[in-house]
Amino acid sequence: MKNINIKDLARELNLSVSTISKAFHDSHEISEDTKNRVLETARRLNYVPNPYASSLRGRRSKNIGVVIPEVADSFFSLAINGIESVAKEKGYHVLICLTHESFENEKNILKEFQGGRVDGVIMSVSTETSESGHILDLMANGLPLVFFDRVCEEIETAKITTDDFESGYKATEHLIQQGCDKIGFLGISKCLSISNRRFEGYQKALNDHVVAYDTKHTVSCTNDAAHNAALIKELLQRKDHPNGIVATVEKLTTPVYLACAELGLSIPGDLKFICFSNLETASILNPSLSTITQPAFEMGQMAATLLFKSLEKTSFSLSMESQVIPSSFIKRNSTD
Amino acid sequence: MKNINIKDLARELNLSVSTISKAFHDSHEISEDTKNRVLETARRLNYVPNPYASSLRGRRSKNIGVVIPEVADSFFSLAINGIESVAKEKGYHVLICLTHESFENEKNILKEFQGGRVDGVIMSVSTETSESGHILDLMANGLPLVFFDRVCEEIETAKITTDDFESGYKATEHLIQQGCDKIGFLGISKCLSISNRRFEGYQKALNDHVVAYDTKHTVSCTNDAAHNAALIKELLQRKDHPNGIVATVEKLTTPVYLACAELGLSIPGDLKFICFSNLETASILNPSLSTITQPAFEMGQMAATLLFKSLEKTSFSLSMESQVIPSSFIKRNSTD
DNA sequence: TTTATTTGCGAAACCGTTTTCGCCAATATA
DNA sequence: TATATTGGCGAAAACGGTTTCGCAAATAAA
Repeated sequence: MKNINIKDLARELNLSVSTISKAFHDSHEISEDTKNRVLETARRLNYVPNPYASSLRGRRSKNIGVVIPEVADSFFSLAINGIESVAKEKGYHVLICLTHESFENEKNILKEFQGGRVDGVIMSVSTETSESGHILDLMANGLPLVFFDRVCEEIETAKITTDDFESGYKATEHLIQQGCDKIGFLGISKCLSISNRRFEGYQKALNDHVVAYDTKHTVSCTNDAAHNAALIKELLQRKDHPNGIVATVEKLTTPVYLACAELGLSIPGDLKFICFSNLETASILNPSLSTITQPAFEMGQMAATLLFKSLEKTSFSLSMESQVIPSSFIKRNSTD
Repeated sequence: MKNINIKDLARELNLSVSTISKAFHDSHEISEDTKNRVLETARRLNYVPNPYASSLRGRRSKNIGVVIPEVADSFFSLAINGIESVAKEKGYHVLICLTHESFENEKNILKEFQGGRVDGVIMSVSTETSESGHILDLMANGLPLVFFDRVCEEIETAKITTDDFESGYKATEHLIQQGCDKIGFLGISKCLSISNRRFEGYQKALNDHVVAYDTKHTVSCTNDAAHNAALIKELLQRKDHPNGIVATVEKLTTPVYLACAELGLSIPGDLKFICFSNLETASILNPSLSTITQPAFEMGQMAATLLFKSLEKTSFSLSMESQVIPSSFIKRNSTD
C-alpha cells in the first residue's frame, strides 16, 4: 500500500541509504555485487524514487516548462510532440502550461516557475503580451528560456521561428499571381511579432507588385471566436470586399469558409484564400485549402535541443543560437 | 540572480522560518502585523516558494497526471482543456504524459507516477493496452485514478465515457436509413472498450434492420497512418466495397476522403461516411462530414471533478461514480 | 616490512519547506 | 492575588533523497 522509500530498501538489505543511492547512480564506489543486489531488491519491492526529494537536494527538477497559448491547435500540439521527443531522450518531463492568450495567466505561470518548478522554459507568448518584464524576471533568476514561433524580439535569447516575412510575402504574391487585386489580411494582435512580420511580407508583396493596400482590408482578430466570425463576415459583405485573403492562424479558416457559405461567396471564385495552417484536413476541405505550413514538430525539437544544450553547460550562450526554419507553401484549390 | 528562499526571508525580517511559513498560510498564530510585513517583504524580494520542498514535507505534489495517447487530436486536446480548467481552480498543475499508443510507454509512465510525482491520475488507455496490471499496481499504491473515454472495464474506479454503444447504433442506423446496405466499420484495436462498444452498437443496428454483416468490411486500424491508408484503400477498391462507413476515430477521416478521391468514389454518392470526431473543420470539409461528436471538454471536466473529490476526502469511493455523457449526432452532407 | 593507495561502505549534513512542540509574556478567570 | 488561558513566536524534527567526508580493510608500491 504505502510507497516504499530508500530507507526501507536500506533496512531490507542491511546497507546504508548512501550505499543504496550510490548503487542507483552506478557509482564506482560500490561493488558490482552490491549494485546487483540493490537493483534486484528494488525491482522486487517496486521501489520508485521520489523525484521531488531528488530535485530538492540536486537543485534541479528535471522538468522543463512549456508555455503556450493553447493546446487545441495543430501547430502547438505538433510542436509539443517535437519538444517531448527530445525531453524524453534527456530523461526530462514536460510541464505544459496554457495561457489561453491571457497576459495575466502568462505572468502567473512564469512567476511560479521561479520557485524552482522547472529548470528551463520554452515559450510562445500570448497575443496580449506587449511587455516583457515578467520574462526578464524569469531569466534574471537564472532560468534559460527559448522562444519558438511567437517570440519577444527585444529579449536576448534563442528564438526558433519560421520565415514569417518571406511566407507572408509568398502567400500574398501567390494571390496576386492568381489575379487578386484586393487582398485582405487577417492578423492576430498587433503586439505579436509573427503577425507583424507576416504583415510586413504582405505589404512588401503588394508594393512590389503595385497592388493597392487598403487599411480597411486588414482585420485584427482576437481570442473571441464569435467576435472574429463577426469581423470576418463584416469584411466579406462589403461591396468592395477583398477577392483574396491571407490569414495568419489556423483557427481563422472555419469562420472564413462559413462566412463565404453564408454570404454566397464562392472560394476560389469570389475569394481566394490562403492560411497559415498545420491542419491535417487542409487537403480535404471544400475547397482544399492552400496553406503556409510551418515546420511545427521541427521547431519544437530545435527549441528543446537548444534549451538542453544550455542546461548541460552554462557557458552555452542561447542568445547566439536563434534559428529560422522555413515554412512550406502548399498550393491547393482555395487559390485556383 | 539566485533564488531567494524562506531562510533569506527570515534573516531579512529577523524572524524564524517557521513564523514566515505560518504567515504565508495565514495561521492564526501569527499577528496581522507580522503577516503583512512578511507578505510585503516577500513581494519586494520576489520570493516564490519551492513547490518540491512543500511536496516533500506535505506528502502531496499538487500535481495530477494526465495520461493520454496523443495530444494532436481534437478530442484529447479539448479534454485537456476541461481537465485543466478544474485543476487550475483547485490550485493544481497538470502533468500531461503521452503514450503515443505504446503500452511500453504507458507502463513506464505509470511506474514513474508511483514515486509520488502526482497525487492522482486521469487516463485514457493506449490501443495496445490489453492487460491492466500496471494500472492495478498504481492504484494499489494508493493513487486515485479516473478513466475517461478509453477505459479498462475490469478495473473498479470511476469511468467517464460517452454512450458508445448507442452512438455506434445511431450512426449505423442513420446510414441504413440513408440507403446503405453494405456498411463498413473502421475500428482501432480490439482491446479497446470504446471501439468494441461502438462495434456492438453497429452490429445491433445491422441486426435490427436486417442488414447483412460482412466481416470483410470491418477493418482494424493501427497507429501507423500509412498502414491505415493502405487498409482503407484496399477496402474501398474491392468491387463489393461498402457504400457506407462508420469510423471510430477522428484521424481516419483524412485517409477515407483521400482514398475516395484517388479511387474516383464520390462521397456521399458512392460512399456515405460518418465519423466519431471533434474536428472543428467537419462543417467545411468536402463534403461536410456527418459526425458523432463527443462532449470532450465536459468529459475532461467531469473526470477531474471526480478525481478531486476523491483527493479531498479519502472516504469518497470512485468506483460508484462512473458517468456516461451522451454524444451528439450531427448530420451533414457526407451521408446525404 | 613499511608505507601508500585503492576499494567498499557508513555517518551525517544538506536541499527548502511544514508542523509539532515548547516557551514566555500578557491577559482573563477564580 | 493566584492560577488558567491565550497570543505570538522560535527550535527542531521531519519529508526522501544526494553528496561529502571519513574510515577500515585489502591491495600495491617502496
